[in-house]
Amino acid sequence: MSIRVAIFDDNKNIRSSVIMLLNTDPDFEVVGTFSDAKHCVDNVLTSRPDVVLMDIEMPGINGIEAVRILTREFPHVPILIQTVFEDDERVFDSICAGAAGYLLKNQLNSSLTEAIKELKTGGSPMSPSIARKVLQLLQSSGERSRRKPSEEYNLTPREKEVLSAIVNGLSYKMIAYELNISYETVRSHIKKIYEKLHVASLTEVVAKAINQNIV
Amino acid sequence: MSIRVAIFDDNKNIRSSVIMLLNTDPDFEVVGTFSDAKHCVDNVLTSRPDVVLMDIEMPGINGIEAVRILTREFPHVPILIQTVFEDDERVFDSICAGAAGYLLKNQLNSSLTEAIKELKTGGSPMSPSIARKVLQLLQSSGERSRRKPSEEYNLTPREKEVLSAIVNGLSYKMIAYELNISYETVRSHIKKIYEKLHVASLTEVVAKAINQNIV
DNA sequence: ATTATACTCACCACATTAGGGGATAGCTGT
DNA sequence: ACAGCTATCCCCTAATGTGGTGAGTATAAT
Repeated sequence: MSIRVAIFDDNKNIRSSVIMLLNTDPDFEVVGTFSDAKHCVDNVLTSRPDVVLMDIEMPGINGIEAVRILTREFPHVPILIQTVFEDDERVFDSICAGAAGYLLKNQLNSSLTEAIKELKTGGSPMSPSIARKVLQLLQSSGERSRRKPSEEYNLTPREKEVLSAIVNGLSYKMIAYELNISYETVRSHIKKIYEKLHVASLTEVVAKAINQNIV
Repeated sequence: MSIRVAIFDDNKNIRSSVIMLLNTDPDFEVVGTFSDAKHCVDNVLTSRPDVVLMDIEMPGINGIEAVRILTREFPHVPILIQTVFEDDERVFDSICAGAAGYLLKNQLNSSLTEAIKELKTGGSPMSPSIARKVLQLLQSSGERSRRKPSEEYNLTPREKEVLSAIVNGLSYKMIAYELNISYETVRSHIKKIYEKLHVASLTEVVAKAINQNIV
């Protein structure tokens, strides 16, 4: 059974050249070509593609927004971005919008058919330079978010509980109630936490705790 | 000029089969094979490879740790992970450690030479399923870290200034001093902020501000 | 001209937190 | 047995934050 492909691209030449390329291969069937994404949901609904090819720069709704919409409506239809842009911003936005692949147009012909097949089998085809960029983005985002408790601050388990409660916005009284200890004990713990984190107010504690995710 | 390749893998059979594979292609030159990463820095220093192939499970230092070390010492030598693991944890760690590519071993032969060439030209070869996983990781990390001011909360510029000051741990008095307004005005702004963020305490404000990075 | 919004300031009453003490009991490791 | 740490509790004073109410000015929008 052939792979049903829908194409969104405002450039007529590109549309027809992609169609031609795919028609030479019996594995593919172009079930829809659209010059903008204004009615992308309806378009996908009626043409029922297995995969979608999406341009970024289009009149009206841009491709990234369309990806966002389509992945929400049709989570099982992988979308391949095909564009000339390779700035971090757009690459990142596309991925976050839910794109399953990202191909640069300058090397479209050479690998498009292969990429679509890969998409269909659960892969994520990317142009080499895009792949590198994606890894770098992941690295930088990873350094931030899961930086180990580099400085552990030597918080005791109990202190961490209290800290966590504070970050969740509980007052001392509520914490005392939650942990089944007295108000004064909560205060003691918090004093210790202040010392250990080298801060002098609740807001600083919260900020530090979140930023260095000690919680 | 051929591509100089160093191999780290504790499995003798894999080492020799990779060597054999690469030797059939004049584009490659295997300049070092090592059964563990204990002396990886020295190994790379003396063998001077253009790219490194790295296994994950190895005695002593594991491959991910080795990647971390090597990318710090030799930022310009791309490292290709080749392993049987494809759990999120290890994939993510490898990428964050600085790996430039990630190939599953079950499809090694078919694409290894191609992958190494891609590495050398700035690409990041990944097995299809890994690529998909990487995109998903980036999506999920992206949703957290740069969620747009999806709900802007309609904070006025002044309120944002105050908010930012709070998050930095300043007290009302200090904020008043910094912004050259009275203590009472600071309080007014903060009351508004409470309303707009639907919270009822400073700590909640800080937590919400940081988590949805309104600051 | 009227409405709306942002920014400013003030007063009161009450609740909570900060910062300084000091104290007891249990557990760990030496 | 002792030192060191954790966890628990208590008191007091001063400072800060919370909640409610009201109000003046300037600026922009309708």
